[in-house]
Amino acid sequence: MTAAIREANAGEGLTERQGAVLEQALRLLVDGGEKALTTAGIARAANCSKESLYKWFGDRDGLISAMIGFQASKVRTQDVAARTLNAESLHGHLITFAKDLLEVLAGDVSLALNRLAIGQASRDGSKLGHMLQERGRRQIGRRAAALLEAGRKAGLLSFDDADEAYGALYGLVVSDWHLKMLLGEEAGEMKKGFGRKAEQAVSAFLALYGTKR
Amino acid sequence: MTAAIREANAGEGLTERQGAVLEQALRLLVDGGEKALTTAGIARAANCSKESLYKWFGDRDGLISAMIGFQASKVRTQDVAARTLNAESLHGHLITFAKDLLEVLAGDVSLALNRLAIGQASRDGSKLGHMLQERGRRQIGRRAAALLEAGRKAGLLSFDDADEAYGALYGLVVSDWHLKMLLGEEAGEMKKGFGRKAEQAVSAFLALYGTKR
DNA sequence: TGCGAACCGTACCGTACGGTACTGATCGGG
DNA sequence: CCCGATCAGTACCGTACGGTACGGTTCGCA
Repeated sequence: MTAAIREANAGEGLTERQGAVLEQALRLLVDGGEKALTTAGIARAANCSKESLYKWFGDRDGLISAMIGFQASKVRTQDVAARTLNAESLHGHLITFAKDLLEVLAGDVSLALNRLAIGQASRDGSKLGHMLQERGRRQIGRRAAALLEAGRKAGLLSFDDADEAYGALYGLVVSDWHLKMLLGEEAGEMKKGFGRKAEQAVSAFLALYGTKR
Repeated sequence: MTAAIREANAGEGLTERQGAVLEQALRLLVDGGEKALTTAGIARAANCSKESLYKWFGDRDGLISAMIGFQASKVRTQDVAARTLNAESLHGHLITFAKDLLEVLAGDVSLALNRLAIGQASRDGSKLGHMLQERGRRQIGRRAAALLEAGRKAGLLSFDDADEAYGALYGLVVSDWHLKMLLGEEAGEMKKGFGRKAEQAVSAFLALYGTKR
């Protein structure tokens, strides 16, 4: 397999070596926060030279951008092709979506990258923030939009504004858990409640937007 | 007015001078983010010496903690004593609460302090995060809890778990707007939609937990 | 008027980081 | 067998920050 093909696999125009470096950088970020994300530290952890880092990614911001893009390229959300959608399967898909959403938001890397982007929101004109929104959030948002649209087409859901419905679903599922985790609340303790939380949220959502009586 | 009395007013054992310094520090943080929050910068902006900063607040972390406490002491949420609560006034109080919540979360200082605490969540064991939760969030949470409880007492609301109901209300009102603003989305543009957003959220909440048919 | 405490302004120190430059080693191609 | 490119490792530079020390000034108080 040539390097060119591997580059295509990474989806970001990255060498496998560069991908490995970004992997180490993400690990450093997860373990030690932004403070630990120094060029010297990355070079040491990845067994590469600082000069190579700057040649590959330009500067520190470029490296961070590459980290976000790299992580986003690894998370691929498969669209649920719901041909035969009944009330029960819709309920199940919503539950799955809710659990997945909570799992993603509670993930180490997701939390670390969100913390990093939020911390730099004032300095860089929210470039990282927009990138995180576009590459991460929008993916799962599209999956939800497709699911909701399928539910409406099947006559199981009723709403005028899909964004509004999605906002309600998101809010019911996530509430303030994401912020609490970003602020440092131990995520491990909370994960146990994800299942019940997801079911409650989906029940409430269906009570609001479901058509079955 | 003696210094002791002013200290009591600040609610944090702070001199008025120290309060003025914290005010300048908050302004620096809002304008320039964490990067701008340097001891030299604060001393320059507040016309005081670095030595005084360290004498008063110990070190940089102590100063940041004092900033959070100082800001929290300025935000006092008045409890709505709802003696005569009917469906209409409850609806109005909920709308007011929702708007207030969105306004608070979209405030410059709130966003800046949340960004700061989130950025330091990995380093300091989430000390700032807990402080922000305890001093900020819990205040408005208590106000909401009182309102919901009053609604239930009046037979206008029906729920078993008050926390669950509050979580639903919070999620419906805030959805992912808070995170988007933390990531740098321009808050000014979004504020125009707060009114409609609050009404939608309250309607949904009442559809879920209201008793009137 | 003289004393002491508080404090401003500034100079200073050690450290750590971002970024650059240099050296030597590895490796693929002619 | 040699040439050029790539890269690891390290040394280096400028800067900026946290924290400390010191001289000079103000102000309350005896």
